[in-house]
Amino acid sequence: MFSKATEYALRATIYIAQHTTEDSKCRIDDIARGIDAPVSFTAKILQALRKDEKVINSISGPNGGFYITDKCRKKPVRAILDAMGEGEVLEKCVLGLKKCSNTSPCPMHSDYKEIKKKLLRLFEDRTIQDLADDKGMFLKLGKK
Amino acid sequence: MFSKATEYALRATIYIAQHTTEDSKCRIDDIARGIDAPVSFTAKILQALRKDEKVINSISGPNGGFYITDKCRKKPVRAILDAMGEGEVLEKCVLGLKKCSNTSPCPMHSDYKEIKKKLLRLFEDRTIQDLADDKGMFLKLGKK
DNA sequence: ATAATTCAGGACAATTTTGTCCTGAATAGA
DNA sequence: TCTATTCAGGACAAAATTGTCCTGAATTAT
Repeated sequence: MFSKATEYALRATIYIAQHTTEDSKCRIDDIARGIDAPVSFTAKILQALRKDEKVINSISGPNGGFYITDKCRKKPVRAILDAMGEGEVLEKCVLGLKKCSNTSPCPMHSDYKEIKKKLLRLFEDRTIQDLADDKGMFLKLGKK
Repeated sequence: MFSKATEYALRATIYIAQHTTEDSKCRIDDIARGIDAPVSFTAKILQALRKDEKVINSISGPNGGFYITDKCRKKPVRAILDAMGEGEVLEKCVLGLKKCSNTSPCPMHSDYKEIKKKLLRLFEDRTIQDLADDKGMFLKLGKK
């Protein structure tokens, strides 16, 4: 569904929302270990999340690291996708047709439209904090 | 959602189902033009669809080309995904977690599960022929 | 001021995906 | 049989994605 980079971004954001406050931040290597992702690649992804769309924050130096503000916690999960440049995935045609639309539908359009609508709602209604709160019985972000 | 190769595969299969019978086949370059895909890359994809899982057929020589049998027309659209090695896409975790399951769910699992179920149904219930039959008002497979 | 810690950001490398090209095999018709 | 047509399949190339590494800047404490 999403690129690896975006999967890591989703996991990292959840991790950060679960493990930090504005006072107690966490370092890249903790995050990377916590989500089973390569450290340097994670660094690059966290930079993207920190940029304009600003999903997370960071500060350098001792006791520095990444954290997420209360304001950002309230953002929809979709903000992560947008920051990674994959927001469009939720809207494009299954067959990859540029001009597929209600007035010019591909053979899968009408059925797939309903699914996209649900997907969009999933990513737009739920906030980052919602995901962090949802600590099910097992909530291991790692592979194992 | 899917790779470009798989998008082309879906488009190509629909194209073939709409434009050929076992008597009148069509050539790679017609197919490629009809679905707005590069010719040589399309050739490679059509080979994959022709292989074991056999979604389509072909014969060489003059008046040769690609076609699809009645039997293959009845296969679910999912057969195309499987032939392209992307069947798994419909089942994996949004966060990319290997061990995400009902007993060990990620924070998106329960919501996303319902969407995957609908996606699966979409690709398993509808046949290739269904797609070929669905000639809406506008059914242009090309980009424009 | 200096040293230690931690992120920022760019250059680089590996891998995968996407795409091209060429030779050979199969088929049909003259 | 000979030629023209069309697919088969592998080698190769380009581009995108994924991943690594290094230098520098910011911050903290001494």
